[in-house]
Amino acid sequence: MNATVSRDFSHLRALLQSSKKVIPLRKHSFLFQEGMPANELYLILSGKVQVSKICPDGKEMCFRICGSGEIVGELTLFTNDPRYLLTAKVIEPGEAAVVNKTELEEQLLINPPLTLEYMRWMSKHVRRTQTKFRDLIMNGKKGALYSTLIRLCNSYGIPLEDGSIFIDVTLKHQDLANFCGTTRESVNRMLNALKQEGIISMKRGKITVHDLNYLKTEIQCEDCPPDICCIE
Amino acid sequence: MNATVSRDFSHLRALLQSSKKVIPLRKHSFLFQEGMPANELYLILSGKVQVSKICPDGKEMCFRICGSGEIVGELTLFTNDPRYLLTAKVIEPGEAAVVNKTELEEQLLINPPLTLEYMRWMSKHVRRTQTKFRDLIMNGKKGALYSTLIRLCNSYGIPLEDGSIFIDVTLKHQDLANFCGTTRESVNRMLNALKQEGIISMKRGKITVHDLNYLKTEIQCEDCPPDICCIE
DNA sequence: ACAATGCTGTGATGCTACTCACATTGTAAC
DNA sequence: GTTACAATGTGAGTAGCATCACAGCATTGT
Repeated sequence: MNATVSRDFSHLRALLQSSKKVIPLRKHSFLFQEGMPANELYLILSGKVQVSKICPDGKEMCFRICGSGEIVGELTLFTNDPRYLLTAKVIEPGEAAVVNKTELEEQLLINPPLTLEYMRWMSKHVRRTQTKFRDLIMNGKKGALYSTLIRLCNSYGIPLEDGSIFIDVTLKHQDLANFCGTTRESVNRMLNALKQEGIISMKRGKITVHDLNYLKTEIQCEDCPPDICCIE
Repeated sequence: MNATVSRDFSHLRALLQSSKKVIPLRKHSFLFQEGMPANELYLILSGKVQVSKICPDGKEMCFRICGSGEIVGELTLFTNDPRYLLTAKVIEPGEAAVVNKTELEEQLLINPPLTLEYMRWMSKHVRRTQTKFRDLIMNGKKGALYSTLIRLCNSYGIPLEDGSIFIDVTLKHQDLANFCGTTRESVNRMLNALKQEGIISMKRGKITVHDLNYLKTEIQCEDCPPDICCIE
C-alpha cells in the first residue's frame, strides 16, 4: 500500500512532507470535526486516523482509515465551502504533517506533474467508492462486512507464512458496523459464524483472515486491483 | 442544474464543446459498455444517458443520469486502465460531443483554469457520492428511495405554480430500484404509499413531488446544496 | 486487587424487504 | 381495434436484520 503511494504519488507526497509543521496525533483526539473551519490538510506520517460522518441521530458512518503516507482533509480543496464535512478521529497515535490548503491549491495549479498525480489520485478515489457502493448495497449486510474485511486485508493486511492475512488494525465490532451500515450485534454474529467455519480468527482485537477466497466468492468479487479495492 | 454547470465549469464545457465530432444518441443504444476500450469521453448536448454497473448475477446498479451539459466517461482519465468500468445507456435520444481522452488530458495539464475546474468538479463528485452513501445505507430502503426522489428533483425537477416539482425523466420502477439497490416490488409499494399520502403523484411514467419536505425530514436530510444532493 | 467501565456474546421478538406467483393495466405494432 | 408484450399492482410466505435485554469478559484506572 505505502509502496504504491510512494511510487505513484511521489511529487504529492514530497510536497506534503516538505511541510515544516508536524503535529502529534494523540489517541482519541480529533484531527478535525464536522463544521470546523477547514484551512489545512494532513499527511499521516505514522499512526492511524478514521474518517467518518456523524449523523444527526447519533449513528456514525465510517469512510476511511488512513495510515502512513495517506492524505486527509482533501475534500475541501477547490471548494467554496470553508468547513470540514467529515470528522477525523485518531485511532492509533502518531504524527501528521500539516499543509496549508491555499498553498497546496496554488502548487497544484502551477506544477503539472503534481497536478497529474492529484488527478490520478482523485480518479482512483472515485473508482474505489464505486466498487464499495456495489459491495455495500448489492449483497446485503453480509456482503458489506465481507467486503470491508477484504478491503482491510488489501490496505492493512500482513501476509503470514501459511497464506493467512493478519489485519493490523484494532477495530471494535461497533467500528466495523459503522463501516458496513449495520449493527454491532449483526457484526458479532457474522464474525462468529466466520470463526466457526475457520475463515477468520481473532486475537487481541485483531483479525486474521485464513480464507480470503471464501470472502471474495461470497460477494462475487471481480478481483479489482488492491489499490482500488481498499479502505479508500 | 445546467445553469450551475455553465457558470462553474465554463472552460471545461467550452473545450468539450469545441469538439468537431458530434454523434447522435439513439434510444436504448450504448455510449459505451463495461470492458470496451476507453479512448474518448462525451459531453451530452441533448437527451439523457444512464450510467450503471452490471453485476455478474444480472443485477444492475445505477449511478448517474446525465443530461445536457454533463460529462460522461471521465473516470478513465489519468488511469492506466484502458477500459470502461461502467455502462452508459441512452434513455432519451439526443446528441453528444466526443472528445479524445489523450487530448483532454494534455489540455488539462497546461491550462490552469481548466485544471482548476476539473479538480473542483472531481471534488464535488466525491462529496456527492458521500452524501449518497449515507442516504442509501443508513436509512433503509425507504431512505434510499426518498433520497433518490429528492436528488431527481434537484437534478431534473421543474417547479410548478403550486410549489410541486415535476421530475422530467421517465423512469420505470425497475430503474428506480436499480438506483436504490432494492426491488421493483418494493419501489412499487413505497411509491403507492407515497401516492396515498398525497406526497407524490404520477402521470405517464413521470413523477411529481408535492411535498418535498416530507421526503427530506423522513431521511434526516441536512439540506445540502442542490449541486451536491443530486443524481451525481 | 478492586471497582468501574466498556466490549463482546446471545436469545427472543418483530419489522423490513425479498421472493414468487399471478392479476391487472398500459403501450406499441400491425 | 386487436393482439402481443411490457410494466405495474398486490397477496402470501419467508429470510434477513434490527432492536432490546442482559450476561459474561476484558481493560483501565486508582
